[in-house]
Amino acid sequence: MAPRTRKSERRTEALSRERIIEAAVELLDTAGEGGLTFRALTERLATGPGAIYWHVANKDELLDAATDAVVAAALATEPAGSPDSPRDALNAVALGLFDAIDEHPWLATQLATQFSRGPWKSVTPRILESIGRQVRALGVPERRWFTVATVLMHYILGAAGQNAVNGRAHGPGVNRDEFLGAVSTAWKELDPDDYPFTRAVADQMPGHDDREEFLAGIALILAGITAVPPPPRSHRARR
Amino acid sequence: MAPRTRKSERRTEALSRERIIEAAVELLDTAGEGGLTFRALTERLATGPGAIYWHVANKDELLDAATDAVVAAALATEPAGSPDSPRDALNAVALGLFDAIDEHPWLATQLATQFSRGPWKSVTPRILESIGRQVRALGVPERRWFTVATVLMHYILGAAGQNAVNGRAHGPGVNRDEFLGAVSTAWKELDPDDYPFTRAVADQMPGHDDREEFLAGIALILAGITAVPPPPRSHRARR
DNA sequence: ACCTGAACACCGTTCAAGT
DNA sequence: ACCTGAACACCGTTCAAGT
Repeated sequence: MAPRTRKSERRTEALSRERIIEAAVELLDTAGEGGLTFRALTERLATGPGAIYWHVANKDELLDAATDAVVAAALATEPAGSPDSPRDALNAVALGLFDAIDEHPWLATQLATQFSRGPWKSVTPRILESIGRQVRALGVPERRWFTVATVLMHYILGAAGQNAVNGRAHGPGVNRDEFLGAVSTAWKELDPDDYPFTRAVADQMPGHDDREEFLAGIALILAGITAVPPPPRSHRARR
Repeated sequence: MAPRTRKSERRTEALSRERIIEAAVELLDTAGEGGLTFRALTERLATGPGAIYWHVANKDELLDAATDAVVAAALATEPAGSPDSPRDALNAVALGLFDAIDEHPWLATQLATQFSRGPWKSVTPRILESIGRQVRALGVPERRWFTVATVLMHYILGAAGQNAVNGRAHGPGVNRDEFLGAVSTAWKELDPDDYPFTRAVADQMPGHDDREEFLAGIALILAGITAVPPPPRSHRARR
């Protein structure tokens, strides 16, 4: 609501890559992905496009940098808490990303496209490392590290992105519950022959808590880890 | 290589929504996401922009339609095979999506953005239904259908998207193995203190088969399903 | 070294006009 | 009903020129 920088204000700080990235994040947060343009950026920073291009190669690099900055901040806040168990630590990492994507919905699309742009640059190792450390701490055999960390990463980013969509108002005056209710209703109107599963699931969807559901997915994956550890020997007479 | 339609050719078929979507998919396949423009489309269809807008609301709707068409085709090809076990059927669905995204790399980004656009329209129920039917067939309790199907969906789409990135040549004359090798090398140059896990994983990454690794992730998730059947009641004496 | 701002090529979309 | 194509507003990017 409170305008931070107005066009008439004189720029006090010198232009820098950091300030440009900061302004880019603000624009993305307030105006969405379409809101980040070089015109809006020049106005906010009280400068010309040429000045921005001196600090940043192009728009793609700026988007990558904005994404990386937000993800880095989200992952940096977690080690402050108590170490607890690896499970708790993993949940903390996951919820950190969950909240970051919830606060910055453009992150979801951006992470997906960044995976395909600077293929495995900066942000991917960052996320993989945070998740992977807990995977290692959980005692997963090294041979499975990549698979487990990858499954967790894709689920976390995908589910968090979906949640962020649900959280945003779609149309004026539409809140989260109304939105989920509308989706549920739409699903129940699908063809019973073509969509029996989706219709059945539509009933239980709007009811549950989002974070709880999110963590349930992680718990499910972790259950798979502990269930299959050394499959070769040990006949394990359960049931 | 062989140009299907040249500018001088007279358009024989009448313009239709289907032909426009078809041309859009071809452009996306050959020229990537940036290759789909209304100018390229008008040239290929030998018409003007106004004609396209008569059949399609705007570019977003066209992208949604192209995505939906390709996904529908990918999911339609699987029931032809043998029913086998639900596990095999689920693998078939997953590989169908895997291959579709591999053939049409723009699908990965497009699916991510479509999740946030027409929030849960057309393509999401389609994918969820195909996966969900096998989840149901696997005997998962109904209360968990949503969680399990969601975990599977996000993993499948995320991992397939990542694979598609790896498959495309990045730069001239760079093939898949060279690319993965380069990523592995880049990871091993990361700071040992900040990225121990990622460095450790870099070694095993370029070695494995992609489809095998992809299916290993699904097997991991399925292991979780069968391991945690009914946790609600039962006093859970753990720790 | 850092910034300005006009200019360029290109894009999605509109719309009066045709058939 | 369906199509044409000029026109509009806007975008990312460049670059000669300033300090």
